[in-house]
Amino acid sequence: MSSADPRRTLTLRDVSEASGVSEMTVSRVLRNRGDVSESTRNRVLDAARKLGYVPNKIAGALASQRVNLVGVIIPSLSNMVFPEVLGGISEILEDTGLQPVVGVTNYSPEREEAVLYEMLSWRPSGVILAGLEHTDAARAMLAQAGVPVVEMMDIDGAAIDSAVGISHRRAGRKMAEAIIAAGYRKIAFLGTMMPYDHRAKKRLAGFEEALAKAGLSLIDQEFYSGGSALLKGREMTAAVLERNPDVDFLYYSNDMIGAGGLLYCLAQGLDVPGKIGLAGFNGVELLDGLPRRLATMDACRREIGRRAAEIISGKRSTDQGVVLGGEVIELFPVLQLGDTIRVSSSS
Amino acid sequence: MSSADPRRTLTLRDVSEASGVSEMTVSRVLRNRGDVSESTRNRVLDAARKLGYVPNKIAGALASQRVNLVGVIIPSLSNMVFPEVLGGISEILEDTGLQPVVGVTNYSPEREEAVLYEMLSWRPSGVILAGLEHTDAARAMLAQAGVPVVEMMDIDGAAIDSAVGISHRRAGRKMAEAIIAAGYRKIAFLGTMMPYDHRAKKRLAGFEEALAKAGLSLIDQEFYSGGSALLKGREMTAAVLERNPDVDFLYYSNDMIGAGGLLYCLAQGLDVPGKIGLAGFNGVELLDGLPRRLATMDACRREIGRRAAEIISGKRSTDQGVVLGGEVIELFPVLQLGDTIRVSSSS
DNA sequence: CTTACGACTGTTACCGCTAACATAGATCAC
DNA sequence: GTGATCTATGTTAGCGGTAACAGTCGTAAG
Repeated sequence: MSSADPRRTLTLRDVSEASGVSEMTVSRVLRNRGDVSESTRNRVLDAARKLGYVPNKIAGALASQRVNLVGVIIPSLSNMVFPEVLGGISEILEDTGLQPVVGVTNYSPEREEAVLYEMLSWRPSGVILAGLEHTDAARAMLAQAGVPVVEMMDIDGAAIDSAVGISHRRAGRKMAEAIIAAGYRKIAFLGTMMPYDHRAKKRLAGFEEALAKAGLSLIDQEFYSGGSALLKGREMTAAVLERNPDVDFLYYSNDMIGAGGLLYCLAQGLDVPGKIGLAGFNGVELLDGLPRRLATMDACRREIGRRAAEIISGKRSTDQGVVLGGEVIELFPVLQLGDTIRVSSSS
Repeated sequence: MSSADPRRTLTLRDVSEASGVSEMTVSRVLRNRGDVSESTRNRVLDAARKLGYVPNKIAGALASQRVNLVGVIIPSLSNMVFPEVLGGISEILEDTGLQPVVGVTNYSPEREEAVLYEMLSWRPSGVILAGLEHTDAARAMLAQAGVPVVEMMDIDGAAIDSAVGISHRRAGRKMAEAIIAAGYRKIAFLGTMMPYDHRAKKRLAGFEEALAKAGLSLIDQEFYSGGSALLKGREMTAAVLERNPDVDFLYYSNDMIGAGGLLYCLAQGLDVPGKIGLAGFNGVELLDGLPRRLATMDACRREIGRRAAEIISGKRSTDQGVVLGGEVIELFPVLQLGDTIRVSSSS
């Protein structure tokens, strides 16, 4: 029928011609906005379906100045914690018409800045990112963007707009207190070497703070980067035990290396938690399948995602272009003793 | 200075006024296109930086009819295999100016269709999705889209355009052959219940096919869904062993449940691989940290992502609007016997 | 019968940017 | 000196939709 190139991509005009109404009416039907008679609606819908028309959101967004995208920027996909946060975000966004768009930074501030720039250039309705530490340029962009911004996972610091997370400093402190209360005294820390894992750093700071208050300090530390975390956990644990045969507690910066350490200790026939205790961080699902439950602290990952998404979807910039003030939500991680911290102390 | 609302979002015009040249020249500078004198360039760049201008890609894309986005649609983020594929995709796309946009379907064909529709409405330069099975509507959209489409992970079936992956049927067959050759005879299968995990289904089909050829058949099957895969692996293994104390091989549909099963068998003091053998699928990094290496088959995940991205970035629709024909790339997974299949058979 | 109003559809003017073409000097060969 | 060729910049006309407003009927109210 139509003499045009059949492979050219369709526009509203094609649907409008096919159904004999104006483009505007087609637009209204497709967006369910405004009054359109039942018969017209059906005619348009039929034509659109028959042609296989897919609306062009680029044009739509430009004209309406509205974009249903939310930028989500996270450091990594490969450690199970961020996918879970994403799950929480998606869950809430699902019935708001908003759509998350994910960017990954690999823990690099420069990449974060680049990803953010790219995202803002699509004029999203909001931005969610991990952590409070960003380059100056990134902070400036976020402050200028004119859309709600949520920094998540961490609240130990100053937020640009809103923030949802836990205090990692406090988490580290709590864990240290529990360990000390259980009577452990020769404590080592095993963690990632990544210079930009600020949250792990804060946990360690809080941990050492609590140790100091009890007159203790770490007797050893071991760091890694890259590779299979489970394997690294084994290797680091072996190294620490060799250097310090009398160590009585191993605090890991994440559950994965903690799990590796646990498997190693069990294989060595060590008395866990009697002679040596272990603890990780995050509360990952994987721990459920281990021979023994590793002590950990749930990081409220899903809940953090949910709250962040709620803030984004709830916030509205007013007609004045002013965005309502940000809020900071602190969540409290629960300490799970598991089977790797002995129950009552001698002292 | 400028009397306009300072919170209004900036446009090219703002930069143009601030630097005293036309919008077109600013546009040229910001995109590095066309000849612009060094002095003008610097003036514009300065102004843009000072104002904190972020280009509006929505307008740019509409005007230029070019979008630097590639839609990537995967079933899940929570099992480590797709993040790795994404890694391969990003690696290649990084220096092409193309940007992946990820959508997750949770193994639901309807969600896949919805996610695809949403993505196509942003007119991406290409689409990468997992598997060959899609709703009719989804296939129609992809065929109509006028951009390169790559279906990845699987090649047992008909591709819409291009495809990169392995033959899961063959993978299952190979594993069965190796198991039979090692002398195991009472073989059970443990896997996911998801009705839409077509690839696991194909592996099982190939597996049973090879068993049949050897005059064997599965003596038991066990399925699960949801929860911690590691834990499910333990539980399913316990169930199978209880029902069939004489089973001598456990074939798992993925490494995670396989790992759980392995931990369980070791904890029970079973003779692995002497009395009972185990195998998984995927070749996930986590296996490196286990007390014993689980037999598995590497699914070429990163390589699949790379190849898919290469196809997308290399392909160009000609001026005729015709897209060059699709290609199908088969990759061959490597069988890794590990420590859970005994080396030489008695027969 | 007129006025008013609601239901439905169309017209117009952009959204912010870029392709394509136009223009103004400057340089250059002959 | 004249036209050809560059280089550097500006002008115009959309890209494919949508907001806002402007009709056009048919009908209820006065």
